[in-house]
Amino acid sequence: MEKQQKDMKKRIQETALKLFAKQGYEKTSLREIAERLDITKAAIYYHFQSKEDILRSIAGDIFGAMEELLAWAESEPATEERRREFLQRFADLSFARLRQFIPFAIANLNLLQSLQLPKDRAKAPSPIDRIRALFVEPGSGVEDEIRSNLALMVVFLGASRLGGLSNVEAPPEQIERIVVSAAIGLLPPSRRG
Amino acid sequence: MEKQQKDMKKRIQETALKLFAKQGYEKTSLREIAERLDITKAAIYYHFQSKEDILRSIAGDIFGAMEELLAWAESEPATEERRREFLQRFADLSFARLRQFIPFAIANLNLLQSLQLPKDRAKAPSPIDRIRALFVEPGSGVEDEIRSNLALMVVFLGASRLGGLSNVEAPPEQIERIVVSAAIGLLPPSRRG
Amino acid sequence: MEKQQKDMKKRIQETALKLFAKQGYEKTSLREIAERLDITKAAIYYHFQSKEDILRSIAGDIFGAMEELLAWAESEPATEERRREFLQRFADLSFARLRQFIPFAIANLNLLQSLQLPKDRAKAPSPIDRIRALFVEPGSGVEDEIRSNLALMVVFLGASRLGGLSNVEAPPEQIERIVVSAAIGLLPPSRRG
Amino acid sequence: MEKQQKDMKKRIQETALKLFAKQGYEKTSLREIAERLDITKAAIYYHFQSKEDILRSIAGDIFGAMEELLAWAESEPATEERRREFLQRFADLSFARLRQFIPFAIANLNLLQSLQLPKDRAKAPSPIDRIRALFVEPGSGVEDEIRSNLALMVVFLGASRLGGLSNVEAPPEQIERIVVSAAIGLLPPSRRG
DNA sequence: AATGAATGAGGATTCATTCAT
DNA sequence: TATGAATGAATCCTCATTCAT
Repeated sequence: MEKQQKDMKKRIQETALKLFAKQGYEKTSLREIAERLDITKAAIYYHFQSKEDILRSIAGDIFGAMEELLAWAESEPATEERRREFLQRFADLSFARLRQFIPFAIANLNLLQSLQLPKDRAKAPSPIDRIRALFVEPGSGVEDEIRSNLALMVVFLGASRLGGLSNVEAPPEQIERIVVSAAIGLLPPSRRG
Repeated sequence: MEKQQKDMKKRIQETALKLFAKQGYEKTSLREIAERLDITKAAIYYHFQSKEDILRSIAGDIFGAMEELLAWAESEPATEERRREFLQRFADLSFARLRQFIPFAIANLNLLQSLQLPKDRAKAPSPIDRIRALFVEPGSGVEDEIRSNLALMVVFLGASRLGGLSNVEAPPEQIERIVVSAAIGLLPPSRRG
Repeated sequence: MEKQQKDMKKRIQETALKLFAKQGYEKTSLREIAERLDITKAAIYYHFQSKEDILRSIAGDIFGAMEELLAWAESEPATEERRREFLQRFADLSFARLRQFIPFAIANLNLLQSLQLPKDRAKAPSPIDRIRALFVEPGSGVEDEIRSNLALMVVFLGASRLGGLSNVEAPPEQIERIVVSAAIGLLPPSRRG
Repeated sequence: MEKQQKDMKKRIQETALKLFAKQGYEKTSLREIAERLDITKAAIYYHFQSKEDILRSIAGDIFGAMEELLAWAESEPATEERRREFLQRFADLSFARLRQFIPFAIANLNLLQSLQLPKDRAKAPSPIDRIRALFVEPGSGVEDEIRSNLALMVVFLGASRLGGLSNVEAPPEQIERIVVSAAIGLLPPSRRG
């Protein structure tokens, strides 16, 4: 048998994410996922406790990667350099591993936020709050805050190919370069130099 | 009867949009809409032919406003000035009338694209293509295209308060000003002067 | 049309009770109920919110009758006479209206107890406690309590034809007479006369 | 392996009976039983052929004890004394070994009756019929029959703590004594003396 | 301008059971 | 003496939709 195919569990996650991203979480039925994998719905339930559990497991992986990135950033001194480096790494992560996940995340922000994460993360500050803390210093104004947010969203959007971006024909590396530089350009002026 | 309350039809649209935006199109059932309005599901079917028809009617209104804006832009000469003015008007429209609609639109891009629009609009170039045409001149490179797209998305996002923006406390006019200037800053460098 | 058949709602209740009694609540599926009535499962959901809701509505009717009986008993002075009269009325009720319900109730005591009753009854003493209060005076011993309980159960069982009783061939009135006299015989000796 | 813990088979039976009695046969899933024992569902299938088979094995034990009791009774001459002694032994059995089983049996009479018993018992007269024969002589009337039945049910109920009996606080021996004397009091009058 | 009653298709989920290892 | 992975059938329930009134 030699495990000729990846763990069923992994395959379910992948198929689910693909479908969730394409047509939305609600519109994707377990039947559909099962059919694609040529297994039964019940087989899915052997590996996951519920539909939401599939989602949770996917999100968990990604939040894990994000966690790493944040841990790194928070261990660095809060220089301008760090902000740029963070944007760059965030872009690397987004372009490399989150392509599929981001459109889904954007289309399902509420859903993701309502997801009960495994215990310990329950009361910690949300990733979004921690990211904000990286960019917004106490005392910096509304403008700084908004621009930082937009910078991050631009990276996110760039990676997801949303908006008109799905039609742009160019190698991902080039797109990433352009997007990152646009994002850096959005950072609060006073911070750029 | 004296029309003592707004047209039921309008009220259905409004309630539907509110719910679609908050919890998604799929997750919103006609029962829920009907209950909020204290009418029966069947009553909804008196006013609309289907659930999708409600959505179409909402999107139609908005696409109408967009159509106007595009018509204006396309009648102007293609100067740098036009681009900025367009961004500004686009922002005005977004902040004033699309607040509710945008998060919904972002979360349901596929759905909206699959929407059969009333006849004549079927084959015309999509709004997105027309907007692109406003910003991207033949011969301008990938960078121009991406930056223009990002600029528009930034306005969109700013209006929708997505990402961390929902926490920013500031009057909408201020937010709009900041967002527009950020968006203009994103426009291809060669175009700014 | 002339309403040639009883309210669908009533018919569902009746069919459900019949099946619940015969084969148990869990083992009775809505499909089965629907098939017997030649309607769809969804039609049941038009009339009831859930399977449990059907049960609740049935139990509600019966608890209502019981409530009346208890209200009467509690308004009478606590004489020996009242106890006998209560047993008799309880038997009348049981034999006349609860035949179907009792076997079901016995087989599903836990279920019925777990049933959330409509608000106001939530914290009031349970019917069982109130019945006990009718029979057991403070200070009366364990024996009195047990015998009273048994007396009531005997009426209950008699009405339900449980045990070997289903094979007895005799008119219900005769059975009731015998059962009631047996029940009265069970009452604590000191109380009998 | 040294049998360091009771036979798994026994443990499954015990756990199953406990759950069957508490929540009903249908509502108890093999998963639940397995989880309690910290084994897999499949392990249960190693010991039993089916869910029903577990039940059969439990009931078999109990029917075995009942069989013994009946065999004894049928070998005695049909005196009044025998009836009382039978009631007493029946009570001993019920209080000592059937506590758990009785509520379950009452809640699942139909189920138990439908149980295919191992071969030879298939066509023999049912225990219930044999008990009846102990109490009801040919020619005795309806009243005798009903009273005998009620007497047996009272013992049964007493042992099961059904009805309001679960609240009575007294040592089991005392309860048994009271119940048995109540049951004897129920026997047909002509038989008592 | 609306309702009451119903339907058919499909949703997520659970279950008893099987079988190769 | 068990387990891991899976299945098929059934469960309760919800939905968009219809139609006679």
